[in-house]
Amino acid sequence: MRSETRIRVMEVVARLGYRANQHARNLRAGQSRLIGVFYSNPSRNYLGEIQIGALQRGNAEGFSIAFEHLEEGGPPRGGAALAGAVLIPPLTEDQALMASLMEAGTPFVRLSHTLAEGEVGHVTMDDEAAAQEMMRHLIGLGHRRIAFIAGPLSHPQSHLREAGYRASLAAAGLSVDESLIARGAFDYESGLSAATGLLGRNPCPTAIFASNDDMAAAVLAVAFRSGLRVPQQLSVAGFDDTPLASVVYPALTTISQPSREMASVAVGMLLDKRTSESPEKAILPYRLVVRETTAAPEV
Amino acid sequence: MRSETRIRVMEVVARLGYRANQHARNLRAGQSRLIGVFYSNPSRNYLGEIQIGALQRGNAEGFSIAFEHLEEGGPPRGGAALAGAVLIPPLTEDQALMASLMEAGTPFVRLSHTLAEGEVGHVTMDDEAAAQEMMRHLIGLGHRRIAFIAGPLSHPQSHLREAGYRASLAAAGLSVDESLIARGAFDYESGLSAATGLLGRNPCPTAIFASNDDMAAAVLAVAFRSGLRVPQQLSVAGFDDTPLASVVYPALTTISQPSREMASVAVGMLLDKRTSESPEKAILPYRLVVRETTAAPEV
DNA sequence: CTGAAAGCGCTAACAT
DNA sequence: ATGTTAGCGCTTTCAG
Repeated sequence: MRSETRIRVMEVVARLGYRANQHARNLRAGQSRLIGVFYSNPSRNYLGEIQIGALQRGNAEGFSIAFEHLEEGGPPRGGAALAGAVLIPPLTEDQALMASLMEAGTPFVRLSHTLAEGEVGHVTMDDEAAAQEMMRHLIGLGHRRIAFIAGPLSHPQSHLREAGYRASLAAAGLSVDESLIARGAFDYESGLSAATGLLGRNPCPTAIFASNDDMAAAVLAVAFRSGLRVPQQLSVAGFDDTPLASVVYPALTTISQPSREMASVAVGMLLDKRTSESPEKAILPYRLVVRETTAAPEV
Repeated sequence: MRSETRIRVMEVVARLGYRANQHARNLRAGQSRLIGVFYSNPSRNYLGEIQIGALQRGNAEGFSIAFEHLEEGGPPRGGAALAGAVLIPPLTEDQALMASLMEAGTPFVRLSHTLAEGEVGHVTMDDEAAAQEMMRHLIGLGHRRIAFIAGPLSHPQSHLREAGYRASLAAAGLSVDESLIARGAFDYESGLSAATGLLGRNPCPTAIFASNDDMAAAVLAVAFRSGLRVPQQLSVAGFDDTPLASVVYPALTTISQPSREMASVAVGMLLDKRTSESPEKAILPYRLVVRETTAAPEV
């Protein structure tokens, strides 16, 4: 087409306000530019990070991101036709969901350390090693009675982090005191009751390692209320390094989980699907972030 | 169709794994089941609430929600065809965006107190009255030197909340001390420097009213670091009642902004568009939530 | 280089 | 009660 003609066309396009119909394009092309992110009940702060990461990568390549809250076991929404999907824990283990996605021919990526059938790939970090690194930090500081607040059984991460806790104790020649392990639900409220129980023990633990930041923030509140100074009388550690960790006072020592990058890599895998064939696996690095809530125990 | 036939058909559908093509449906129907929520740079915690509200209402009616991060002044993504859009502050004032939406024939609802041309409706709360209620609370407690951390000029809310602060002072017969007004950006970092400046004044204010929770959390941290006990030596008030407010220690006295409901009502307006004709306006109620950070000043 | 036509998969209207 | 057809707006292919 002559450039002169092209210009004339563009003029008319502008004058008439013509806009290509996306629906027709999608139908014709047999694909949309929409990626779904499915989640059920992760910590709010964690989800926020995931969203940012997914949005950044998706938008950069001209894709929109739809976030869908799914009840576990429930069917995915048929509402929109998706170019791909990202599964956030604990939905990463939802077999029915994955079966349904495969049947619809929707490629998906999971934020999980296991490999599932049919996935384009999965992205993860080494939760167990990270938990061990935190424990080394605590033990290195001189702590011996270290309590642990585990996450819900439904989240694969819960098991890995707890395994890291136990392994570290064993490696340091310390015995595991089951009464020092409480189970929470990755939210603030459950952290409150777990911490209350743990701090009521005698002798009291000198450190509490909560397996996510929300629960660690709750430990902080309970400690303050019982007049315990942090970190002098009680060390507190979290996990995830969500924005909450640095906003709380004292700022939390935690494990920086690259949630944002994980989401961004996951979306990237979906976009690059054309290239690759066999499922990919990405293991992203974590980082121990020492802030103000951990110190050597008194006495 | 006979029910017997219907059953036979369903069987075949199941056996062949037939699934209706959404693209074709959308094209045929001339509309999608996707609603866009546009935002630029609100507080993370506030955005989280908005997302929950939008998701709840949308998903309940079988609509998906796409969140789009837009640079201010930038064009909306052409990626997906939307059934409607919700504009989050400060994008509510973006004329170019609205023009572009109107041209594309996409109905939109704004989270703003002003009425804009072409919108289906807007939903809001009375920020100024809410700020006044918080001030009455503080003044009633006996505070006279009350500092204020305002928000960024780009957010309409900033002006309203500040106006409420000033009006309350005047109503109580107190003069406005401009050196007691700092400006932040609705985030934690800016709250840190604003608080540092304010607490360095002599005489020191007995209360600081931050115009959102993130900045109020920063005030808490600065107060702790300078050895000021909250609320005995310094009262702190926030605004929004995001999840952060109750997770921080001490828990924040704040204004409960019904962000979640605002988003849900906004999505509802879009869905009910068929019914209504002239732009609607919804004003949702706020609520003063007194928690642990405010008390009568010492002396 | 420009113009015409077929077809993506669905649904609503019409004919049997 | 069932079967057929036209057309949504785009893109790709083929013909002129």
